[in-house]
Order: sequence, then structure tokens, then C-alpha cells
Amino acid sequence: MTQAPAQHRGTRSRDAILDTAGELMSRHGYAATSISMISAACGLPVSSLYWHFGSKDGIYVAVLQRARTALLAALPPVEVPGADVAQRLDTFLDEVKDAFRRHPHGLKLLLGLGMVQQDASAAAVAEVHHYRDALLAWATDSVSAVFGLRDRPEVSDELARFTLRVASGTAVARWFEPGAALETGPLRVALLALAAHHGVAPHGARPEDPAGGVTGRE
Amino acid sequence: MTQAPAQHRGTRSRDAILDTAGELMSRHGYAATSISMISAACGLPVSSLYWHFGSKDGIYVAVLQRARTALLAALPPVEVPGADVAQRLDTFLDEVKDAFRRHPHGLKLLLGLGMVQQDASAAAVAEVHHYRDALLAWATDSVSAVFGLRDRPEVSDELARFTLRVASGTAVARWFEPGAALETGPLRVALLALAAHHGVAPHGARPEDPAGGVTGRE
DNA sequence: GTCTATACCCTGATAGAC
DNA sequence: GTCTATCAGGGTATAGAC
Repeated sequence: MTQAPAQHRGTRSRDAILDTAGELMSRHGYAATSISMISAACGLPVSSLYWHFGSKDGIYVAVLQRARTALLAALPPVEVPGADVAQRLDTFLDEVKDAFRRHPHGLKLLLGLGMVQQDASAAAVAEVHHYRDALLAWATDSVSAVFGLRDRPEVSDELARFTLRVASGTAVARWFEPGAALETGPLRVALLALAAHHGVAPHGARPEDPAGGVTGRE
Repeated sequence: MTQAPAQHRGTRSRDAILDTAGELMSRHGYAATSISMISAACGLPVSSLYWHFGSKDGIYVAVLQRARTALLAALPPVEVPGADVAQRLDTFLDEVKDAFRRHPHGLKLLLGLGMVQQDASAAAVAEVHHYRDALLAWATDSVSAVFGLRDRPEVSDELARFTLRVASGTAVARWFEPGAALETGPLRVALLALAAHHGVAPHGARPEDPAGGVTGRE
């Protein structure tokens, strides 16, 4: 405690500020969260916040960055184990639901701060887009692995976007019904139907001959 | 123009304030929209806003009320014409897509102001919930009419919630891809699959014998 | 790295002439 | 109903001692 306490205190303060700021901003939104609120809530004086992050916008960007890395780390790996599509889809949806349940702040930050892009700085806008792009890329890779869609990028794109819309819609519903979880049941049915609609058979292997599908080819 | 100009000017000013406030609040959110901004944008002095609405919160509630009535008036009637399910579903989705396209403010207000419920007044929170409840009730009645679900309320409830989630998710996606429209194609496939999953046949008549259980076949 | 004190501006809201 | 003028308070951000 005498060698390098300053540094330790520094990073600890930094984290404390980010914790409180993330909590408050995800609850009240960016504009409604004042520096003084954060200062009062985390106990550190206002100037410390400015020493660490330079501006309110700097805090916002740092909060977003941390939320993004945390959420992406919590998401299941892209390679989903399982013999057939149904099995892989089940594990995939279970893990998504779990990540969704355990990280309520992540999406809410993305929503709340994404909404006020107009006023935000260039760095903040870039970070918000980075966040959302990473989420979309992860979803695309995942559904591609689940359904075996390496050679059907347009299908995995559609399935991924659809999944994200249902997830964001649920995040929205969540501030009307606070306990609302991601309803994987209907989502599962919908994804299977969408895949079938594009001629992706509900088996483990990718269809070499998708002629049997509802829309054999497009 | 000499008999009752005061009244006319009054209601015209009122509308102008509401127009500007709705536009600004849907873009920047409630907290980031100041009385002075509204005043400058609509040309009327600050005190006029207070004379008409009493407080910033009063403006907010009035804006929400007007957006709700406008959006609900723009939504298609519950009784959808059409011989069979597929036909009714198509017209229904087309009209929803159209309303969604023509009234971008409505949902954004609901989202943006719904997010900051924590800080808002009781009247504002009540109005937000009223808004969302009306939307949900309309969606439930509509899908019930489309699929003929008068005796399966739990199914129409699920379909309506699913539709609303996709719609809100699209409204969210909209502030990343400004032109994004409601993708009725995938939604159509999903709703039909969900209905089938609950044993609702894709015909005009309601199924008298849904004994097939959860799904006709899986 | 952390604190106190403070500058400067804009906020929501009111008073009172017209 | 609309205007000008104004208040008290809180906002972001900075300076400088420790």
C-alpha cells in the first residue's frame, strides 16, 4: 500500500466513476444525468471526473466502450455445439436470453444514448455505431453457424436482423414491464420458419439441394 | 378577423407550440429539449408556453396526448377485410407498414419519453402507459380479427406482443439506418408460423378442433 | 491524483406592462 | 393572449492548493 497506491487508487476511482455513470445514464439518459449527480453518487469530487475523462462527453464514450466490451464478452461464442439445427438453436437462444437477462444496462445504454445521436459528439456517435455493428456482426455469425449458412449470407443477414429487432423490441418493452425477459419461444418458431422459407432445411447439414424448400430458390 | 381573433390565435399558437415541441422532443429527448429552444424554434416568447401549458411537464404531456390520438387515428381499423387469413394478413401488414412510415414521431416519442419515466411526473408516466396500452390493445384486436382468434385470447396476445416487439425494434433500428422501414416480409412469415404453431389453421375459418395440441406437427 | 472554490452560462419559472 | 425583463438555482468546466 505504499509502493503504488496512487495508481491503484486512480484506476479504482476510474472504475467507480464509470460504474455510477453507467448506472445513472442507463436510467435517466445522457442529458438528464449531470456531472454533479455522478459526483454525488460515487463520492468523488467533480474535478476528479474532469481529471479522468476531460468532459461529460468523455465519460459517456468511456461508459459506452466498457458496456460494449462487457456485453460482447458475455455473449456466447459463435461456434455453437449441437448435432442438428434445432439443438444448436436451442442452446444459442438460451445463452442469448441469459446474456440479455444478466446485462440489462448494455442494451439500455445503446438505446438511450443512441437516441440522442443528434446532439452527441463525433466520438460518441462513432462508439454507438461501433457497438451496434459489433452486435450485428456477432448475431450474423451466430445464426450462420446455427443454421449452416456459410454460403447464404443474405439469409443469415435477414435472420440476424430479425433477431436483433425482437431483442431491441424486448428491451423497449422492458421499461413498461420491468421483469420482461426475452421470449425465446416465439423467436425460435419464427427463426425456424424464416429459415425454412428460404429453403434452409431443419437438419444439421447445409442443404446441398434446397429444391424441396418452400421457396426452393430466390 | 376582428370578432374572435384572440381565440383563434390562441389555439393556433397552442398547435404551433405542440408541433415544435413534439419535433424537438422526439429528436433530442425530453431533458435535452429546453423551453428556450422551443420558444426560439416556434417564435413565441417563453411566457406564452407557460401561459398555455403551465410547465415543461405540461407541454410534454400535451405532446404525448396529441401523438397518441394522431397515431391511433392513423392505424387501420380493427376489422380487416379479406376472405382468408393470408389475404387479411397482407392488407393488415401493409397498412401497419404505411402508418409506421408516415408517423415516425409517434413511436420515437413513446420510446424516448418512455425511457426517462424515472424522472417524469405522474401525469406523464400515466400518459406514456396509456399510449402503450392503447397500441397493444389495438394490435391484439387486429391480429385476433386477422386470424379469427376470438376464442384464443392467449394466442392473439402472443402474436400482438410479438408484432409490437418487431415494430419497436425497427423503430430502434431506425436511428441507425434512418430510412429503415418495417420489414413486413419476415414478420408475415413469423406470424403465420406462430399461428400454425398454436394450431391455428391458415384458413378463413377458426379451427373448431384445435386438439392437435401445441403444434399440428413439428 | 484529489480536493475546494469559483467563473460563467443557461435553465425553468414568474411579474407585470400592454 | 402576448410581450420584456428578471430571479434564483444548477449546469459544465477550470484554477490552483495540497
